[in-house]
Amino acid sequence: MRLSEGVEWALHSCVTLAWLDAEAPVPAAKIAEIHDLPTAYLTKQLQALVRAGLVTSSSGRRGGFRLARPSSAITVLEVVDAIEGGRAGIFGCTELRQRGVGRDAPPGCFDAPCTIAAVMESAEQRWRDELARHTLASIARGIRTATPGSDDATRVWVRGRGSTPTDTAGT
Amino acid sequence: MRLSEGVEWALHSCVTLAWLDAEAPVPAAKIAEIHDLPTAYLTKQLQALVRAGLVTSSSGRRGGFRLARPSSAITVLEVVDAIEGGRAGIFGCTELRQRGVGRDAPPGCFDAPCTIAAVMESAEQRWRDELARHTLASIARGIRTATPGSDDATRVWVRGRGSTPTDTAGT
DNA sequence: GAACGGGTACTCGGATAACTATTGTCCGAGTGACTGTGG
DNA sequence: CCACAGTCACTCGGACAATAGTTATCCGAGTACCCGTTC
Repeated sequence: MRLSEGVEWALHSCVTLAWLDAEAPVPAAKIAEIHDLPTAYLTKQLQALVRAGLVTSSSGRRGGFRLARPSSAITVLEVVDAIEGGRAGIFGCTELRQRGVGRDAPPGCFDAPCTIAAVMESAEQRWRDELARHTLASIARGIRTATPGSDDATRVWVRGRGSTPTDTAGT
Repeated sequence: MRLSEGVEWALHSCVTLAWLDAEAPVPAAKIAEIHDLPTAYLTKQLQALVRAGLVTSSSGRRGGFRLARPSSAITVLEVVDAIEGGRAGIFGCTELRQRGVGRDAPPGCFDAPCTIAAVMESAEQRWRDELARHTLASIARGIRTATPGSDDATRVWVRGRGSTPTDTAGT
């Protein structure tokens, strides 16, 4: 019962994209370098985001990833679901009540959903509701409040280490 | 990101104990038979509940498991935490923000908790709050409402298949 | 008849394998940009 | 000077291992009960 580590990576990557993609698509290698992560595995997570329609990818020399929608229109829940594969639920009810002694019960007893499953479902819904209340934009705002200028720092850092041939050739 | 199947087993087992333990300790083999589960692995889950102090175990011929407290004083959250090992949280923040580009940030920038982690924490808290609102007693009540007489049926079924030597010898 | 001791069967408990899901890595297909040539 | 085709380097994407966590199983230690014996 632990959330995949890819969720954390994806969320940070999305925030980074929200700060950078106004300029140009950001390649996975660049995002990986920003967060000091293995490029290949991060690519895997980004692909999941593409499949979920949250980011778009472009190939070729100046290719990379960018958000498919404004950051204010992407919720944390969507990112979590994208990485986790949109699982049906945290708690998988196997209808245990209908096994063993439950087999002797008269028909119709199990029309109502399992009480235990209902409780777990309810709790999960609270969790999802809270995740849906936050968007990439609100998170980005929170980070800027906590550490002002972090977005500019990222942009400057990326441009400073930028590997655009025209820049290096312009000396 | 899926809850261990043992959680479902433990919750059903606890409800069963709530119905049966007024009479005598219930051996793991009996609980397993009630739910048609592998005895050995169910024992493992019950041991986790013992370690968490939710149920007590007694060895010997008439040994078994019983609830350590009234069913109204055991929350679903406690059972979940007992099985899941009382993990720190669903989302493990690895302080990704302090790696890569974050290394260039001035000190003191990271005094405030990570915004992303805070959101996940908040969502998890909602989840835990909801789980804490329900007790074994409330679940047992819900099951009785959905399928009246299920507790009696369980008791009768257990006694009917009871393997107490005195009963079988009394024919 | 009552008390006591030994044997027995039953219980939990922890140590030990099989399996699944997650994590990590690699190489190939595709694409857009740059360069050199011809008009 | 401009248009065009070829080449190249860089990108994503999916296929392929290593690892950790979960699931499943077994056998041993301990305990309370039952029975036979003795007082």
